[in-house]
Amino acid sequence: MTEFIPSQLEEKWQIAWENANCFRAEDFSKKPKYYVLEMFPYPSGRIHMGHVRNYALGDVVARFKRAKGFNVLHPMGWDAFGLPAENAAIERNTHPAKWTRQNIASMRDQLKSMGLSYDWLRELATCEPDYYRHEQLMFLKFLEKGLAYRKESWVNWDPVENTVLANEQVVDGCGWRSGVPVERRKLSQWFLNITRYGDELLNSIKSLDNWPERVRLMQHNWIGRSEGAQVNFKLDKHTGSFSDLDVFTTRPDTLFGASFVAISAHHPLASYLAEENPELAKFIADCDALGTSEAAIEQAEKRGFNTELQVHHPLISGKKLPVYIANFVLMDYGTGAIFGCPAHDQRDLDFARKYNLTVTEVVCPEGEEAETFLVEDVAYTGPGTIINSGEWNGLNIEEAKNVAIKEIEAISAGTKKVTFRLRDWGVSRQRYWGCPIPIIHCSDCGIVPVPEKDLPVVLPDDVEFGESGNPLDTHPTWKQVTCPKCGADSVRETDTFDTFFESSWYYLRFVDPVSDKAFNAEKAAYWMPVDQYIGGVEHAVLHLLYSRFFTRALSDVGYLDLDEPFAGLMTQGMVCHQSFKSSDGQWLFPNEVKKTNNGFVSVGDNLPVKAGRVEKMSKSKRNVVDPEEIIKSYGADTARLFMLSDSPPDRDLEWTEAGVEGSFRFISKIFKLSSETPARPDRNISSEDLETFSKDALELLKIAHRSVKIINENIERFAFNKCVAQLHILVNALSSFKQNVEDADRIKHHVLELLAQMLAPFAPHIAEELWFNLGNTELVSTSPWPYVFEELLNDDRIEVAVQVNGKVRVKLNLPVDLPKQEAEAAALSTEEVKKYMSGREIKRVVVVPNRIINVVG
RNA sequence: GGGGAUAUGGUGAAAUUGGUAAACACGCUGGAUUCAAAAUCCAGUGCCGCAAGGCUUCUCGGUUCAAGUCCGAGUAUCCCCA
Repeated sequence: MTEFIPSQLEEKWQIAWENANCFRAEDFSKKPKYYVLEMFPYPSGRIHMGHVRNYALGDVVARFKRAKGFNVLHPMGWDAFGLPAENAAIERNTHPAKWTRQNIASMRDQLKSMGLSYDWLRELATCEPDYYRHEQLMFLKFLEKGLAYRKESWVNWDPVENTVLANEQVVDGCGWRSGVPVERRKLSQWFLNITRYGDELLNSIKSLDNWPERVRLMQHNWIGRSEGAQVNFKLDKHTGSFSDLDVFTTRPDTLFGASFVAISAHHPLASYLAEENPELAKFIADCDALGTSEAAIEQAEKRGFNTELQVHHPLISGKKLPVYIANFVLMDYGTGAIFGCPAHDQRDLDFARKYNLTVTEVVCPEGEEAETFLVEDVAYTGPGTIINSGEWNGLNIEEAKNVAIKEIEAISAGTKKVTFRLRDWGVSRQRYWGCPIPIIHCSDCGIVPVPEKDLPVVLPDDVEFGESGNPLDTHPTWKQVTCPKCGADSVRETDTFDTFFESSWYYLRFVDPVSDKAFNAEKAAYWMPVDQYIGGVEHAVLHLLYSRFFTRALSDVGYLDLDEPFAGLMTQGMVCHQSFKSSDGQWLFPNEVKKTNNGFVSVGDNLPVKAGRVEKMSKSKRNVVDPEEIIKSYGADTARLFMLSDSPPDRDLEWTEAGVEGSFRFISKIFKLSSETPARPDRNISSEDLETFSKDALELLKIAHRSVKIINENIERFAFNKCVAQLHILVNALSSFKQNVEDADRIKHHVLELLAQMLAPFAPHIAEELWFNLGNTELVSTSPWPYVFEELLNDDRIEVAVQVNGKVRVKLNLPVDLPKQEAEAAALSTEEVKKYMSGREIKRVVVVPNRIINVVG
């Protein structure tokens, strides 16, 4: 037997696949199509274990579906724009394009070493003009249709870096790099009108049957549709151009409990008042210091500024409410103004107590008396009966909401209104390494789209990454252009798109990656939707929602005809590892730690090491294992098999050295089998032969054919861990199969072929090796899924458990489908039943055919 | 604070509809092989108990001939939103 050197064996078969072009997806085919897609990676330079898991999962599906006769599209590409490239440019003085392309090259090599069945001819990188030119045109089409528009919006501003920060770059209210508090600033930015599809995106969540329930729920909550009313409050005196305030509420039923009105610090009225009032200006500046994230705003202390203005209550004549400017009212949600009903909203109650405002109870819970019910420190938000509200008294909340809306509509003081938590998608980023927004700003013509013939607007190569600002903005000539309309000197838009823009349509580009157009509509009609999409649950909301929106928007501007891009979704769990800390508090890599009888110690100096939690692999905690090293020493098959064994795909997986060794042992065992294969027999086994075989031979054949059925079913439902368990069972049966029966080699050859075919989606390299050594000239990767001998699936006898009063006492081997009376008789005649029933009377015997007999007494 | 998920041996986990709990694997123990080790092979391994036997799916209660699975209450951990 030759030595098992995984890297050599694997490379051999990777070359064979490449030469055979066997993973090419054909556009249009008589076979049914199947599109399986894994979320494409950001090219950071090295793959991590999360990638290995993601792509191992996808490859099982791709290879299995191919074997089942589908025309499979399984592509891979690069989500290549993004901030890390710019950080690298600053830190190492390399150009983002060069850095990104180098990273792609090395990651492509790493992925190829995994032996994944991609159609590499369809590879794409979103940073190439050939890709991003199409989304510039998409943007212009959106602009024509009013799906893209420009408005002022607040951003997180880092005053040291002189740059805009994304929410995730704001840590505890401070810039992640500078460490100084971020400020809110207003900038003119481009938005996509995703809220136009709010109802549609919400309603069709129902149709996504093959999505995980929790992802559907997260999308539902994120869209956050709420029904309520917009209520108009008249100011008691004209203030500038303001005579009234529009307020959004989901609780019009509590209108009689209103004790104040609060407006956002960014409400136009607030800005107007601040012009004359330095104290208020300072208050607004303090609010800005909070940043833009909802979480930060929620956690901050509730503060208000009394404007001294008052509004009239629309339903209670003569009643006036004070107007506050409050730091917890968001300008982006509803109308940027609320009315406060302290008795039935905790935030309003905290605010009212702080500023000594009245608290009027207007909803009385069941079991309380309207006269005596009082809210102390906890607002009452539950169901109940309306009180202290004039004619509404006695109604329940839902009735009161309807009555309230009717009443305010009748007196023209407001209307019913639906609001979404979902906001329009701000796509402008003040960065270099992204897709340029194809717009020109002309002082005469205003905003002018770049004419289609001038696309793409290409990023300039000669850029400086200085300390501050956007390199596109500071570039000496790039933004200087003439206006396409009037010919006057104008400037380009120097913002680029959010990188979610690229990932919102890449799955469409894969259907036709070299087209002059974004993609050919017929090819999209053929391949779309993606049948199975696989990726991390961290994209459950944004990426998936943006993609759903994009598919609709592109359909509306004529690119295709489709609503939902992803018919099936599988979200994988995280890859975890135990973390370690040295005695002086430094995180340690797993290979710097070894286990001894006295716990963990460091490798070099044997100092004790503190073992931490098992948690998601992350560079900061150093609890990472490099896939490349694992693949080098154990092979891709081992790494893939480990990822698929034990843990179900949607659950977190703990990477352990012992587990890897286990998978390696299994692969080595297959290698041993493949180097001792019996010669190809003259005649294949057919179902007519079965009668002639010995009991042992039939037993092995039964296990093998049942395995085909079990593995088939379990791949379909993503229970890959059970597939691996079944592979173990089959290999164990093969090892214990006695060679001394007649036709032993012929049977063994047959079973080994089945094994190779079943193994192929999980550990494709060793499966090819085995398949080849069995005398096949075609690849196992192109062989169809094996045919099952149905007659081997059923036994004629079966073990049935006999219970006495619910406790198993004996097991009987009975013929399958034995009539109930006979089964009962067999059970009652056993020694065990007699023993446990002695002195008792049989009250009842429950017989479940082929499963269980329960004697009750 | 709101919403959701999960809870089964020393460990990762199995258990299609309520019907033999713990498949498969890791680890551990013993044995074979070896000068020795690794690798490999064989046997054992839920817990208590010498045994007979009893107990066991986070806790408590319920429905049922029968509950890991269904219902009610609670606890813990994780995730999302806040």
